[in-house]
Amino acid sequence: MDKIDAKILTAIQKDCRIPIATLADKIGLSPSACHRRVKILESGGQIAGYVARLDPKALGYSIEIFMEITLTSQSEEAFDKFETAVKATPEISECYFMAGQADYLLRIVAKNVADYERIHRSALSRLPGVAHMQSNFTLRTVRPWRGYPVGENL
Amino acid sequence: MDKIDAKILTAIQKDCRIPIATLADKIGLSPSACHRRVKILESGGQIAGYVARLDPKALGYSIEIFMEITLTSQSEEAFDKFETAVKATPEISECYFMAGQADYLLRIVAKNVADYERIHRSALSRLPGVAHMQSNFTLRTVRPWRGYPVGENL
DNA sequence: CTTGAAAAGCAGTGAAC
DNA sequence: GTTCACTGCTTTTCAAG
Repeated sequence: MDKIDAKILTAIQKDCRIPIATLADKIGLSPSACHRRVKILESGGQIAGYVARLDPKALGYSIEIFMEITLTSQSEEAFDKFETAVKATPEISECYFMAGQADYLLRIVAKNVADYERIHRSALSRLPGVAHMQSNFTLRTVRPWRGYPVGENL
Repeated sequence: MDKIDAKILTAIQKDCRIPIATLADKIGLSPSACHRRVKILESGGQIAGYVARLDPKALGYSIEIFMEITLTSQSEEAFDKFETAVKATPEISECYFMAGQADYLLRIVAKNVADYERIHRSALSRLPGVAHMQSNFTLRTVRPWRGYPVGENL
């Protein structure tokens, strides 16, 4: 990963609709050279895909919750069952297996309190093997996700 | 937000490079009608932009940390100073103001332990007004972020 | 006024120099 | 590595319901 690639990745993870020509002279490369590098980054897997970034507010998502979950058993079977259930639940936006007190960190987005209540009742409370759940509500987004800090740490 | 729009948003937040024609007959719409709806969603702000999704593993990001931070003072001035510092720190990928015990939840991605140590020393430990920091390391990603659950809750 | 079809413009892609 | 030509998508316009 050199400096040029970092610049390309930084630019297209902000906006992938930027024409190659514009991107190229922003970086100081010829369009064809820039195009080639992008292709290499795509085939190399650094670029996993191109997606639309939606605005949660405009879609009516006003609630965001980080939920810490501890299981009753720390056996592999318990983890597998829990994770299978998580993967089958589209309302769980993210899920991480954690080191430390809690076993899992879940991220839930909901339209409002009633919607969260629905998700909780129909999905979260049915997750298998849960000993303890702690919901942490976000009040405000100070900095939303805007991609990886590529190039900050070269 | 009707069902058709939900289908469009679900599709393009997975892949925005899908040709309009393909998307259209996937949904059962004429290409021009589909194109028109996408334009409305763009100008309405539901679609905030189009970005490349990068693969953290391929970029060498192996460490992900959720950090809970409590400030020494809960005054507006303390919050403002802290948030200004957060916004000036590119290594902080996300930041939320929280309800509950901790004041803020930060998300940090790092290449390795040494890189995290560098971030901690050069940026995190310099954040103003911090009383308590708790780092929660993720061991494994069970479900990565793949967009909002549009259409699951209509 | 809304919807579908066709044509034109433009950027991406690959080949040749 | 650069230029050029071609292909295919996007976008606009026009016509019909």
